[in-house]
Parts: sequence; structure tokens; C-alpha cells
Amino acid sequence: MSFRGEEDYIKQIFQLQCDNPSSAYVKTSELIQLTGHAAPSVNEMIKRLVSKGLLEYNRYVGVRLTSEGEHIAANIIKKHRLWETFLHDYLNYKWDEIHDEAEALEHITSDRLSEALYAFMAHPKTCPHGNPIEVSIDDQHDSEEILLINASTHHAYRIIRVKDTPDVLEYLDRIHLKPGTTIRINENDPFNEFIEIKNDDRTKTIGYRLAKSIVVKKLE
Amino acid sequence: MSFRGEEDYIKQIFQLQCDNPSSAYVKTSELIQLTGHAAPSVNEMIKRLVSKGLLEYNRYVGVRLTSEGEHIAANIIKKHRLWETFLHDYLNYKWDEIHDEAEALEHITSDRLSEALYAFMAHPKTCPHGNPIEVSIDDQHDSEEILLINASTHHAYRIIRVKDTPDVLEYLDRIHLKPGTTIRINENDPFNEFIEIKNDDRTKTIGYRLAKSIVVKKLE
DNA sequence: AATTATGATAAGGTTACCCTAATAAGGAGG
DNA sequence: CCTCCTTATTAGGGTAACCTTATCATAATT
Ligand SMILES: [Mn+2]
Ligand SMILES: [Mn+2]
Ligand SMILES: [Mn+2]
Ligand SMILES: [Mn+2]
Repeated sequence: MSFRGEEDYIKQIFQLQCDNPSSAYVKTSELIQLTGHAAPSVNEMIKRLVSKGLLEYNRYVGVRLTSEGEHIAANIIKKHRLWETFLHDYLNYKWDEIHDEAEALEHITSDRLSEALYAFMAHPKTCPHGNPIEVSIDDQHDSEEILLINASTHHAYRIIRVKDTPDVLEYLDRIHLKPGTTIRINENDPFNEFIEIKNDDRTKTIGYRLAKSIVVKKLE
Repeated sequence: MSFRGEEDYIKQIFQLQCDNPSSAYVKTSELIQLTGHAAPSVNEMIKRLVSKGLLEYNRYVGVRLTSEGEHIAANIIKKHRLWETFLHDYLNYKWDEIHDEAEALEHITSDRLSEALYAFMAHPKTCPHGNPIEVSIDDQHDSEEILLINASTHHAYRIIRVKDTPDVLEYLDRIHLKPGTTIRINENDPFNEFIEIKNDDRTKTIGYRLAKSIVVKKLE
């Protein structure tokens, strides 16, 4: 049986592995940071997951999901994003209000329910934040997709997905940027750490902190 | 904060109070029976709920919900039945498959989500088993509604609701009886403990065990 | 090589639920 | 009043997750 706590750890590890596919290992400190739990709690959980065969662990190096762990992670993430989509598209939730509900629903969703929801919504491709419903650790990196922070001046891009933290989402909502939106880079100023973009004939300035939360893809 | 275990106990106590409005108190033994937990577990939970002000307890007499306890119970039951309705009406679950999923979903459903679901389904009156979505301990007893076991020969009745245990539901499904169905009593034989009914021009025999799980209301 | 920073773990505590086995309290009948 | 049975409760234990505090082990810096 999988418990809520376990599943959240597995999910976080998966996300960290995806974010940084170069280094195969996720460091304990990253997990402490991301989960907000104390070091001994994280350590204890790592041992639990190792003993269940969901995790490999080398001390002072880090952890990595086993293929079973990966499978569980992808399954939960799918459930998470299905609920986000349902709440947003059918129950009129705003896109910054869906993550927390999904965070709880994902754990008590049977595979049966997951499939039924998926079919009910006619197999959506992505959640409202632009993240794919069906995930796999391998086919993660479409090399065309880059962080907005790395976009080049005078080129056009489409927003693919955005980081799903409430502050980011609320702000993006206010300035009318979302997955699918087309933008043009007027200027990328690494020294002053901002990017000036144009969309809807309006010019907007995006700081680097926010620009790291937006994934875009060059057009044509 | 309310936890899953607590909420299930509160709900069960509420149901027992409704089933038997004459005696105001629910005995510990009834709870042991219904929950399937060991006596000390039930005893411990009773004390927890008392200390939270959700329950009154007189030893060797039984327990009774406080008004706050009743309120919580009604709220969870509403969520339970909303999910049952959603699973049945929108996700094509059969009516004997919805209870267990709802049993888990009810606990992680915020009031916000509950209201959104309720509105999405256009404020249904009852769950697929015929139980009201909006519950209150007082307005429970429509005196016109009786158990099928007490129905009189040669009269017509409408099925109002049925007990939501999988075996009962599966059987009723096979013989095409559900809330809303109109039946006529050909014979009620207390000695042999069966009732012969007619619906859809077909005659069916219902044993008293099953007849206790069906609530009906006399027509005109 | 010595110091400092970081990372890992041990020890002990908490809360929500669950359990078994043993004991105590009430009520009915002799 | 005492015995028997039902019912209630105590005592003691377990697991999943969390915590704090203190003490290791290793890596990095000086
Ligand atoms: Mn999310
Ligand atoms: Mn979660
Ligand atoms: Mn039910
Ligand atoms: Mn439940």
C-alpha cells in the first residue's frame, strides 16, 4: 500500500530528476528544501522508500527512483494533472486555485477513477499550466523547449508551460500570459536581469525570477 | 482539523441515530459492529470525539452527537453522496461501485469543491441510491415513507431509496428495481417472510431480508 | 593539517489510528 | 450475596509521519 506522504516524496523526487536530467542523483538537501521537512524526516523517509524498493540511495551522493518508483510517480502526477484540469475546465476554478486541491485528491484516486476522469474529459493532453498529463522520465526534454530566460531578442515564442506556484500563476493571470500565448522578445537584458516582451500589442517587462518559471518554444 | 477516521465514526453515529430516532443514544456495541473495529479502538475514538466537543457520552448508555458533531456529519454525508452521484451520472460507474470511492473522496473534499460539484451537477436532490444530498437529523422522517416490509397487499408504492450495500445493489440492479420504480404489492406473507410484487408486468418475490433494505411510499 | 561547512543519523518525542489480552463494572438469575 | 455474562476500560504495543536536539562523517577551504 502507498501512503500519502510516501507518494508526495516520490513525486518530488521525480520532478527534481526531470528538472535536472544531467545529474542522475537528487541530493537530500534538495528534498529538504523542496518538501520543507526536517532533515531527519527526509532521511527516515528515504530509508522507508529504499526498503520498499522504490528508491536507490548512495549517502553523500543522493537518491534516484527505481523503475517501479518512476512508474508510481508518473501515475500520481497524471492523477494530479487530471484533477487540475477537471477543476479548472469543469468546475470553474481559477488556475492558481487548483494545485492544492489536486495535491490531496491525487492520493485517493484509484486507477479506475483516473481512467474514467480521463475519458470523461476526452483525454486532455496537458493540465491548465501546460504540463503533460502522460509523463515519462525519458521523453521529457523536447530540446526545442527552453526557459524564457534563455530566449533571444527579436524572436517569437509560444509559451508551453509555466511553474505552478500560486504567486507565479496569479501574476501571469493578471498580465494575460498562459500556455499557448505567443510573445515576441524585444529585449533580453542579462545585466539588469529582465526581459521585455510584446504580446497583444502591449509591452511587458518580465524579471528573471519569473522568466525562470516559464518554458517557451521558438516559432517557425 | 478533522481526520478521516474521526469523520467516518461521526458519520456512522449519525446514520445510527437516524435509523433509530426513538432511542437517542447509540451504544458502543453498535459502533463496534458497524465499524468492524475492536472495542478499545472504538472506546478511544469516543473519548477523542468527546474531548473535541463533537460527542456526548454516558457510559453503559451510549453516545450522541452534539450539534457541532451533527453538522460535521451532515456535511460529510453530503460530500459522499455528491461524489456517488458524480461517479454514477458522469463517469458511468455502476451504482454498486460508487460507495467505496466516495468513502475516500468525501474526506479530502473542501467545502469549496463540494459546492462547485453540487453546482456542476445542477443541484441534484438525491444520490443514485435515493438518499437525500442535503441531510438534517430532524427532517429525516417523512412519515409516509415506510420499509417495504411493512407495505400492504394490493396497494401501489414508489421506491424512494435503498440501502447502499454492494450485494443489495447488485441484486436490485438485476431485477430492475431502483428509486423511482413503481411497484404493486400482490402479497405480503409475514409467516413465510416474503413479499410478492409486480412491476413491468413481471412478478417478483422479495424476501424480508431484502425488503428491509427498501424504503417505499404509497401512491395517491 | 586544521578548520569550517555540509550532510547523515541517532535518540527521543508527538499524534492519529489501529490492535490483543487482561481487567473492571453492571445487570440478571439463583 | 454471589455467579455469569455482557459491556466497558486499562495496559501495553505497533505503524506512518512528522518534530527537535545533538552527534557523527565527509567535503571543501584555508
Ligand atoms: Mn500542480
Ligand atoms: Mn499530494
Ligand atoms: Mn454510500
Ligand atoms: Mn469515509
